Amino acid sequence: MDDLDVTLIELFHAEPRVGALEASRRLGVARGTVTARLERLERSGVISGWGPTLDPSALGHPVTAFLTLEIRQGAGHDTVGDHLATIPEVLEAHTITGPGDMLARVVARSNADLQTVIDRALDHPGIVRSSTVIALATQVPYRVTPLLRSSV
Amino acid sequence: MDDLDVTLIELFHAEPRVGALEASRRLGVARGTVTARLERLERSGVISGWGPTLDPSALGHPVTAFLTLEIRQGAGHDTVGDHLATIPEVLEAHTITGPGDMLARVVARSNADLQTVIDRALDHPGIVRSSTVIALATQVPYRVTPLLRSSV
DNA sequence: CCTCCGACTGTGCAATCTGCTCGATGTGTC
DNA sequence: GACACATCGAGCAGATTGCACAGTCGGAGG
Repeated sequence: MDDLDVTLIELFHAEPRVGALEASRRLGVARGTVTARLERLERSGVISGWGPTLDPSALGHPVTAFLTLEIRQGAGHDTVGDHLATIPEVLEAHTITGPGDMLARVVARSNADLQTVIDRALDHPGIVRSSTVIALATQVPYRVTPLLRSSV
Repeated sequence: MDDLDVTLIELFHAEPRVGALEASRRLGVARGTVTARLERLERSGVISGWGPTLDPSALGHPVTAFLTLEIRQGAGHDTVGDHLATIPEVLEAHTITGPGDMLARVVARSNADLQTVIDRALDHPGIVRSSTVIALATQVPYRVTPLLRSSV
């Protein structure tokens, strides 16, 4: 990860449509270099994919909420995780520090729909308690780019 | 969002490298249709970008934590949000329900580094209290694709 | 029932880009 | 000084893109 890598990623982040040739022109390096750098960045896992970024809001799910789940002693986190994975509205779920807890991000079509989603998420014997917070606004939208510079 | 849109997105999600021509072959539609659909999906915001997906872990920040911040009455969320936005390690931040609270996702190089990041994040007069949970494992990695089918 | 319109198809073409290869140059390491 | 490695600049065949055009089809509206 040197400066060229960062600049390269920033360029593709800003204008994903540019190809290797155009990128090489912008950065003043050879096309082969761009190709090689990208290939290396992908192999090392820094770039994990080029797929389209999807917006749940535009998909009709504008409501975001975070569930904190308390797991019953003895019940594996994995079984709860598997259960959560079957629910499309669960966008991610993590095990977190604390008394056997998990944190899950869910989306829903509306507040009414959120209730349904939560009910479905909590429908597992391993979950003994839960609390929900609803995201009202997004102050900092998800981003990783600023981290690049501090990773050089 | 009909079935073709979903299939199209799923294809590009699975194999981002395929072009419009290859995609049209796979799906058995005309190339122009693929182009038109993608253009429409981007215009409608469902597809918000094609940029490279970055992995904070591979960038040297394998530790993820969630901060819950309690904001002082009268202090705007926005000033706190602006403050958080200046910290590269803050990947996202939301206003949430509850007594004037915010939820932020941060990453760090190590647990020791996390302390530094948290200190920096909390260094704002509008923040009166905070709690931190560390993500130990990821049961459900971030995903949106499953939501597609239920959005048709 | 007929007409219009939008979406899709299939085709063609010029311009462009990609994947691949080659030899040459430059730099840091042992 | 020899060597490994990254980069450069160039070339080439093959594939893809952007664009245009005419024909087909099904639904909406008169």
